[in-house]
Amino acid sequence: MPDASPPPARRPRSGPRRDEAARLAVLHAADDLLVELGFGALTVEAIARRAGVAKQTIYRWWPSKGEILLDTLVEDSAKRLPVPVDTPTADAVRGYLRALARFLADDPAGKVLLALLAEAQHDPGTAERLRTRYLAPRREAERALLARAIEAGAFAPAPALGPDALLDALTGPLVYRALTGASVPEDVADALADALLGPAAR
Amino acid sequence: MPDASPPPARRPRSGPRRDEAARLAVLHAADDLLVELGFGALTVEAIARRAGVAKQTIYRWWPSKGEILLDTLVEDSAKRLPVPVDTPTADAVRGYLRALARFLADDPAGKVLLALLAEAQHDPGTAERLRTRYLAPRREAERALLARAIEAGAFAPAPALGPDALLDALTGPLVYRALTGASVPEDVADALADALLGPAAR
Amino acid sequence: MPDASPPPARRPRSGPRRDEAARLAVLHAADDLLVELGFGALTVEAIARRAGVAKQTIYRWWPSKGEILLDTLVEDSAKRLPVPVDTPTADAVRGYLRALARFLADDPAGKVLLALLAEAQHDPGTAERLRTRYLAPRREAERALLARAIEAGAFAPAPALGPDALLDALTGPLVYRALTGASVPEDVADALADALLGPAAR
Amino acid sequence: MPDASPPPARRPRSGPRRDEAARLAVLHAADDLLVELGFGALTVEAIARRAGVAKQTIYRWWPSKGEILLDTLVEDSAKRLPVPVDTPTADAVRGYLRALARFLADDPAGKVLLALLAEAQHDPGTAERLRTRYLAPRREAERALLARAIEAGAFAPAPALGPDALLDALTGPLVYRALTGASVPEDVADALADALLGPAAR
DNA sequence: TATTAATCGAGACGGTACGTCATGTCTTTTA
DNA sequence: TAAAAGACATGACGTACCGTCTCGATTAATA
Repeated sequence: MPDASPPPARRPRSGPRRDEAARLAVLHAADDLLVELGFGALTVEAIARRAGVAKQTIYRWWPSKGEILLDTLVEDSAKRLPVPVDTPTADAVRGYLRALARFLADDPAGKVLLALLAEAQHDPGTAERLRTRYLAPRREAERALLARAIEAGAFAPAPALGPDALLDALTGPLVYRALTGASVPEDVADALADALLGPAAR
Repeated sequence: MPDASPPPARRPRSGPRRDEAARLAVLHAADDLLVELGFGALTVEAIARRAGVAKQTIYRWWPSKGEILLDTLVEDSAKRLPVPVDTPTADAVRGYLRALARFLADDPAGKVLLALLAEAQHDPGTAERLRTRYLAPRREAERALLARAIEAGAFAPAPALGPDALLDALTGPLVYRALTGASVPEDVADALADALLGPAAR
Repeated sequence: MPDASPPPARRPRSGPRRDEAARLAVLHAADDLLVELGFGALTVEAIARRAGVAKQTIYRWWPSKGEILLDTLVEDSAKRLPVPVDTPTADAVRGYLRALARFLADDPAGKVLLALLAEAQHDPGTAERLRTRYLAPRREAERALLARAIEAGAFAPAPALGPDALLDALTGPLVYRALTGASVPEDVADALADALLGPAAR
Repeated sequence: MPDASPPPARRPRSGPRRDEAARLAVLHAADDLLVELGFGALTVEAIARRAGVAKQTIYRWWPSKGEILLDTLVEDSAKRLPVPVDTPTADAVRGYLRALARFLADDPAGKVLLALLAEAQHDPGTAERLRTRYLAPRREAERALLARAIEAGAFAPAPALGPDALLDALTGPLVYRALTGASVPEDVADALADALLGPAAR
């Protein structure tokens, strides 16, 4: 009667845990390389070199370099481009759109978003993860913001567009301009709000 | 008796001219590979293999694989997504936007456009050439169409948006939806036109 | 009590060491290709293919394909064409010359020597390394053999030729015959010894 | 009834004959490239470029670049290293050996001979043609010279070596020294003659 | 306090694609 | 019809990354 004794399935863990310093070094190295040298220079080897980290350490924790960028994007845009869910006013909505314009035009993390949108065209895995971890949650928050602002009477939105299409109509042009290398001034954000959400009832 | 002066003694070239069959084989091979296997499989070696052409022949005529895609995009969208410059009516504008939605959703050349927009984020050269050879001329035609339609009283456009911003507001959301993997139904095109150009004054 | 001092704390390397199996596979593949298909088929790609090895592995360890051949030559001729330094007799010298004739005529490694002599005419680097790693050490051993044989009275060598010129006179004709596609019978080796070292005073 | 008139069967030639200027340009370009840049730079493309000649012109007249070198070697060494067949004296023989040493050490055509010997190791066709067009005829003349010199009592050659082996013994060491990058002083030629043809009976 | 197991830097490995070069054949135009 | 020009299919060059792997050394929790 072997193995009857209790020492059960799990033996939780021993050994060192994940090295936070290495994690940050990789994230920063990826960010820096993207901004300094462009996406072409963003190879796993280059990140490992720059971060002073072994390649294996990267492959152990990230399934692809897209996922590294996604980590930086999620962390950075939570900090620097929050959706103002708690203040569903017209000003908050307009302010968010302006912040998005600035994010795309100036913030390094904006470049990361563009790079990930690009990479998503080439790799379905990246597309899926970008949607799941970034686009969908953010869209959810944006939708909530807008719904509560409309409910509060801040806007009289155009009737023809549903909530999602409306948000695409507000944010899509900003992203499109950034993707095509055009400038993304804050006025454009304002003008879009005026045209689509009703004349500045602020 | 025109051209009486003697032909000016030029001796331009001898030797064989560019092989049109090879050019087309490359273009089609690139297109097919992109649609069938995705951008990841779109290597110069694979194009050459599929086209039955030597790599050197590709490098002789195209500076990068982006330029190959650009050639197919320019040729295909001249055929399948013409800007109706000669009929500046409300219907023509709405029809063009619907055609753009279909182009992005269904046409293989739509995939090429998305791939090039993506590649442009990674490579400044591709960005520049995409702008020069595709985006700028098309935008020029679109601008002309819209101007003449407004002049003819077909629309009463929103005041806050200039011509370029207006076109970004009309086409940007469609492209953005395609880039994020969302569907691009023709209704969205209609709704955008309604919202931004004034309620269907047709 | 030697080595009382503590081992000097060196930490040479971690990670995987050089793969001996890969090294031998490359050496044998090069050898085989040269013998079976001739020098023209001896490309780095073909060696890699035949050895089941990545090209990069070859470039990691050998600066050129000449160096690969040199490795096989050094190892093979240490085994199959040793200089009999320990028995400085007339018989040993004559036997060595006969062995050289056989080596050039029949041994695959003889073909390697001829190929390297040829390659050395085309590439100064190969010339230098062939001299340093093969010709010079071998010549040194030959010189020692001959000197001790003469000292022991085994020969009364021709006066006009110094040691090096004498060895060139003995071995040069054999190599030259091999290079020009002539046969290299052992008699020629004997006849050279007779003519240059004095009539078989053994 | 056509062609009844005398102009008989053969139609000798029409169109331009072989362009002698192009032939010489190719020969000189090959020679120059070999001396200036080494064998590695001696490609058909480079020869054509340097000679200002189309590649096809080279392929039309020479089966390989070895044949080009062979043409220059045959022409140059007929001029600069003639076998003194008409004066079968000891001095003539010794002079010829000294001239061979100088040819190998200093003459550009000597480099061509070494390059061809090398190329012959890699390519059987070159080997065959080198033998047929250069080595064999020259050896024939050398043999005749030596035979007549011996007949005239100029030498009492070593008995063990037949005529061919004797010539290999005289010339082989000189070529071998040149191939291994050693110097080829004229003394060596003299010493070989002394050792193999009997003590300077001049 | 030893054992044990996971992490880490390093880097070798089999691959694939890169962009360049030379090969030898061919086609077009000029002389 | 020879020659210059040069496009073409082929295939090797040497380099860069890919993602996997193995090596020792290090570092925690477990026993």
